[in-house]
Amino acid sequence: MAHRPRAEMIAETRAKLVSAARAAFGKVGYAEASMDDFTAGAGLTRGALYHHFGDKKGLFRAVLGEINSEMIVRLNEVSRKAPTRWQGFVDECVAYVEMALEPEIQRIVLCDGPAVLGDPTQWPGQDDCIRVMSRNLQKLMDEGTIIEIDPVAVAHQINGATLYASFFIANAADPREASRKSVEALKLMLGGLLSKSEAH
Amino acid sequence: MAHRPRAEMIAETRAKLVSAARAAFGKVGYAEASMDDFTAGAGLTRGALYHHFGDKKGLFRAVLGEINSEMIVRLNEVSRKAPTRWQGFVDECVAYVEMALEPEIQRIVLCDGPAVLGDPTQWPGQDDCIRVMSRNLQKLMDEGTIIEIDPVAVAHQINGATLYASFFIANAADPREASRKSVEALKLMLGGLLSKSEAH
DNA sequence: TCAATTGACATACGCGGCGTATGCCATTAT
DNA sequence: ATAATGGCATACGCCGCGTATGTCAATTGA
Repeated sequence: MAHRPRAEMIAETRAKLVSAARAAFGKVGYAEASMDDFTAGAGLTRGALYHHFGDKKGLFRAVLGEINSEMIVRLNEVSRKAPTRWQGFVDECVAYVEMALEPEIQRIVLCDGPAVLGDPTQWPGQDDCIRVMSRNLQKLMDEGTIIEIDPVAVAHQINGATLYASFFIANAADPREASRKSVEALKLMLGGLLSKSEAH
Repeated sequence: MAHRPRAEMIAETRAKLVSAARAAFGKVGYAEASMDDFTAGAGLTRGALYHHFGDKKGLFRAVLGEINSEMIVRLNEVSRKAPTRWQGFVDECVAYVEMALEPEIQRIVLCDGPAVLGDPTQWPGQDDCIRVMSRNLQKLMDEGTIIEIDPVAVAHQINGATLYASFFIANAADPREASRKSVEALKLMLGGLLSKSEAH
């Protein structure tokens, strides 16, 4: 029988490592995740890990990249469906809050991410969420929907606001109610960006 | 000569540990800070640390408590000086952004804090910043300055927004300019909370 | 077809950091 | 003055990380 081409085997190994690490990081957090443990769980050893990713941080970066890509896809999906650009933007923000509620995303991207890799806005090519948001803000500005303002600065603040909104929701006694209130508050504050002619 | 009363010596030891840990955590981060190293730097050993704080996390909590108290004092100072309640509130938010720019606060409170202790909104008695902000929002609502909305939900989002604003500023090529833009954006979004009669 | 070479991955080793168990000495209590 | 408390140091073992080294399959070239 013909063995699988080598490249496929390698890709599979990398995928197994990323997958196992993602599960471990999401479950017990970066610091508590033992490389020996989760590589063994994937039928491998730390040898493979160091070979492909250099160190624990490198693997973490790879996991982060994977999750980030998935988030981008979902965000684009949301804004694509909206009737207006502004509505799409608001929906994206709300969707971001909802995603940040998922334990894996919250733990890996939002809690451990900054501690392990530092300032999230500096992650190489992985701060796509902020970039996507900035672009949308720029377009909204061009068409006169919102006030002239630095889109990148705004995007960062919205990013932070949604993150902490999700913290709030996740630990509320009544998450559903907390979510309602948070989305309401978020929309209010986003409304502050609208130009006077657009404000309702 | 009469030896200092024992209680004083103990308080001094605790203070030395907190101070040394704070410096180490602020400089190299929680994970990289070696307990052996910074206790030795304070003329002590890990024995004292475990005796007083139980473990590394316990000491971290103490450091966080100290920093938090200082932040509260500074925030109150700011809002006390403002001519109107609304102005005081806005000033507080801006001051929070500025504090979050200080490396020690950014590293310990904002980066490592969530990773080590989890969701910041759940820190026992240490989420005072959010509580202070919530109270102010409630008062603003009572006097009709801002729209009726859940103050705690809003406070969390503002907290997150200011934090990420400071990330943005800290790494900008021109921090001063980035700060200007961020404050401008922040004020805009806060403006979304104003009731129609108050909006300008 | 058969070396020679590359590279994917495992194994083996040492180091440092953490937590605990234990011991010592000064202060306080009786 | 002796007993008892407790603040803090010392000593030990474990575990996790990173590196150096080894092995074997897959590719390459003549």
